[in-house]
Amino acid sequence: MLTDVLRRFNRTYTQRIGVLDDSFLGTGRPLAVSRLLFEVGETPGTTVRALRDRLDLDSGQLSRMLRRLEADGLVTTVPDETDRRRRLVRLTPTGQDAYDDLEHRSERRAVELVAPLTGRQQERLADALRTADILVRAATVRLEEVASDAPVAREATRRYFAELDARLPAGFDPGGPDAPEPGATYVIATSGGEPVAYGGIRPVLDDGTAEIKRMWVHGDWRGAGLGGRMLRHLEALAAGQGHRRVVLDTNGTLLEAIAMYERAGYTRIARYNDNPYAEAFFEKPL
Amino acid sequence: MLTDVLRRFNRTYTQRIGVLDDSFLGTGRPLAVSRLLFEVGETPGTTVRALRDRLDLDSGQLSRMLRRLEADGLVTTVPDETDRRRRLVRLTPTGQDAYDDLEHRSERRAVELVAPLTGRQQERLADALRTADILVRAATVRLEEVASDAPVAREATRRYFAELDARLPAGFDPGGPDAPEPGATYVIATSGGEPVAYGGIRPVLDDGTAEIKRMWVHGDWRGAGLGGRMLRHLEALAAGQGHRRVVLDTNGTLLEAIAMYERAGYTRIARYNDNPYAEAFFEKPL
DNA sequence: TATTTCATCTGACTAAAGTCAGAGAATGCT
DNA sequence: AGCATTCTCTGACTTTAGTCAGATGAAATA
Repeated sequence: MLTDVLRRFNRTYTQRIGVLDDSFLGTGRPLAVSRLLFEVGETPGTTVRALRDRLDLDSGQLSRMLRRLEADGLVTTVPDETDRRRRLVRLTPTGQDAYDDLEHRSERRAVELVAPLTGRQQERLADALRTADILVRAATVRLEEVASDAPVAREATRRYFAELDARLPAGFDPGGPDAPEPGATYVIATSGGEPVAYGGIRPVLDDGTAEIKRMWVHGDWRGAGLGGRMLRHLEALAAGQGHRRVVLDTNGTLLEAIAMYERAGYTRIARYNDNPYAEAFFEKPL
Repeated sequence: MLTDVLRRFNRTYTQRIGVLDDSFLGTGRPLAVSRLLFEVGETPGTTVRALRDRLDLDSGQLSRMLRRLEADGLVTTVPDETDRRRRLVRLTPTGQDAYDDLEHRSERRAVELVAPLTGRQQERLADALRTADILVRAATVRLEEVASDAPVAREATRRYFAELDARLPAGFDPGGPDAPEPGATYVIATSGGEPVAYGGIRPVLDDGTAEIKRMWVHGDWRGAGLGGRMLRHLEALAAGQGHRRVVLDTNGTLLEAIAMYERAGYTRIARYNDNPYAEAFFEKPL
C-alpha cells in the first residue's frame, strides 16, 4: 500500500523534480563533477573520505574529479593536521562563485517548477514535502552499538549534556570525566554519518534489572519517532542480555521525554538512586 | 520558502529513495536498459516514439537498446499496422519474467525502506507522498492550444461526452459529428502526453462575449486545481482576443463544476441558448 | 504525383562513469 | 619496533551514455 504510493511517487519524482539536477548541466562540467562541487560547497572543509561516502564514488574516480576541480581553480585540498592521511577540501573564491551559480540554477528551476500552483497548493506541497522529508530521513536512520568513548558517542554525549545544561533551571554539571561503566552498552543512531539519537543500558543490580541512560534525540529530529525507536531498541537489547525489567530516571522539566516514557508503557516508581538531577523515576517489565 | 523545502527534499530523496532505481542494478543489464525494459512492461504495445519521449533518449541510443533487448529475447518489435512507419514494442514471455523480477526488486527495496517506521508513520508518509505526487504532477501539466480535430482533442472530447452520458440522469447524446466552429480556440492540458483537462472558447455575439465550451478534467485529476487553472487560462485567452465577458452553460447535476464557477467569480444569468442539456448559465466580466 | 515530413535505424564517433590493482605515506595496534 | 590498516592517489583499463550525420521506407500534403 505505502510501497505503491512510494513507487508511484518515485516515478513522478524522477520525471519531474529530478530535473532539478539538470540545472547542474550547462555549466561546462559533467554532472558528477558539479554534484561534487555542490557537496564541497555544502560542507566546507570535509575530508575526501566523507565525500566518497556521501556521493558513493570510487576512490580513484573521486580523486580524479578533485584534481579536475583543482586544475580549474575551484577547490583546494590540504592535509588534515590531526590525521595527515586525510585531506580537507575547500572551495576557493572562484569555486564559491561556481557554487553560487549552481545554487541559483537550482533555485530557479525550483521556482519554475512550482510556479503554476496557486498559493494554497504551494503551501500544501510544502507541508507534504516537509512531512515526507522527515519521515524518509527517519526511516533511513541506522542504529548501531558503539563504544561509549568512540568519537561519535562522545559527540552525542556532549550534546546531551549541553541540552540538559540549557534546559534544567539550575543548569547541569556532568562532573568529572566519564567513569568506565562495566557491562554498559551504548547505541548511536546516525543519519548520513551525523549522530541523531543516542542512548545506552547498563545492568544495575543482580535482580535482572537494566537502567536506560543518556537518552538523547537531536533537536532537528524531534517528532520523527526516533526516541520511541531508540527506546524499543534498548529494551530489546536489555531483554537479549537476560534482563527482565528496565528502569530510568529523568528530570521533571523534560516533559516530552516523560510523556514518551508513559506512552511506551513505563510506570512511575520511587527514587532508586541519588542522582541530584533526577526527579522522576520509571520502570517497565520486559 | 517552498523552494527551500523542495530542494531539501530533493537532497533527501536522491540519497534515500533514489536507491529504488538501484534495484534495477545487479540484473546484468545497464540501468538505462533496465529502465527501458520496465517502461515497456508498464505500457505494453507502445511505439518507439512514445518511449523516446517518455525516457528522453536519443533515437539512435534507444534503437540500439531495443536491439539489445531483442537480442536477449526480452522484447519484440512489430510494425504498427495503422501507420507502418511506427513500430510497436512488446515484452516476450522471457521479457515478462525479467520485468516481474524488476518489479519484485523495486518492491522489496520499498518495503525495506519504510520498514523501520511505525504503522502511523507509514500512513502519514503515504498521505504526504500522495499529496506531493498529485501536486507535483499538476504543477508540470502543460497547457497548449490544439485544433479541435487533433487526435488528443478528439480523445478529450470523447471522454467529456462519455462522462456527461454517465452523469446526466437522462444520459447525453452529442448528436452528429462536430460542426466546425468558426473562431473557436481549444486548449488541451497534458501530463506525460496524456490529456488530463480540456476546454475551449468561441465567440458568441459581436458584443465582445466569448463562450467557454467543453470544460473537462480527467477523473484521476480532480482536486488538483486543474479546472481552475484551465478556466483562468481560457479567460486570459478570451481577454487577449478582445472579449470583455465570458459566458458558459452547464448541467445542474455537475455540482463541483458549478461550485468551481462560483468560486472563480461567475454569476448566474438567464438561459441564453436552447441547449437541452444545460440548466445553469453563468457569466463573468473580464 | 512530387516533395515534405515522420519514424526508425545504422555507423562512427566522443564524453562520462565506473572498475581494479597497486603504490606511498600516515596511523593504529600489539 | 614491526605489522596491519587507513587514506589518498595514479595508471590502465572497460562499460555506459550521449551525439551527430545520414539512409530507408512510409505517410502526409500541396
